[in-house]
Amino acid sequence: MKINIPANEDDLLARAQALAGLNLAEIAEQAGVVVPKNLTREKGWIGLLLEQVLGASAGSKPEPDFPHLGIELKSLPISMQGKPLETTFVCVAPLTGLVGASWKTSHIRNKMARVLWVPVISERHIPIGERIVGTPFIWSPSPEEEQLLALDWQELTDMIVLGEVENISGKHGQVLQLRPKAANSQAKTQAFNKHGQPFRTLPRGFYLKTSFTQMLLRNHLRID
DNA sequence: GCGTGATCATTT
DNA sequence: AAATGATCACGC
Repeated sequence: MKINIPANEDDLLARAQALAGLNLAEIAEQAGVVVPKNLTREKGWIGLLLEQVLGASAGSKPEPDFPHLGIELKSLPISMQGKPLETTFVCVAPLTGLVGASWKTSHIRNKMARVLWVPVISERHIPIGERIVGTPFIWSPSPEEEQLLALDWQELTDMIVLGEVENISGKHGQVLQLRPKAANSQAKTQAFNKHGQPFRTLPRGFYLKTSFTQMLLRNHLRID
């Protein structure tokens, strides 16, 4: 069941915009999937549902959701006032092989190059099936936005290269953070300490802060 | 364990 | 209330 692959960007956007105003129960029925009672054990359910109904290539491959279009799909939980309710996970953060790495060739820059944002009014008191899809839009970073991302990426990457990954907290970065991204706090991956010696530490991921995604919403949807 | 999809839940 | 750290599911 892998029909419905969008032919081009306009097709994809039109298809996403056709979901605006629908609730997740209606979309789930369309996709033939059951709506969970809560997301505690299915945290990625909404994102996977949207991938399915929009014809994204399934799987956990480290490439855009729509490889032929170079577009990444991101669902964005928002309040009824249009404010992001969560940070946005972008990708895992490499902790090794970073000597000589540059923003321009980074995995995260490639992922953020073109994104289809699909806001979903997702306040926790609203039953999953009754949550409504907002107005989707396709975005690429403006020069200013890319500069903000690049600055944070450089700061965080510098700390990692200097062996200070364990001194990085969610407080670092203006628009981009480095936070745990793992099955649990016992998970381990290799990194290097400040003496250049390898050691095992918690895997991390890059996340966009809500202030940044809120700015995107305002710029593209004129929401206050 | 890694990378995909994220939100949960505790701390500030 | 917002932000940070912890966690859940799935296919390799």
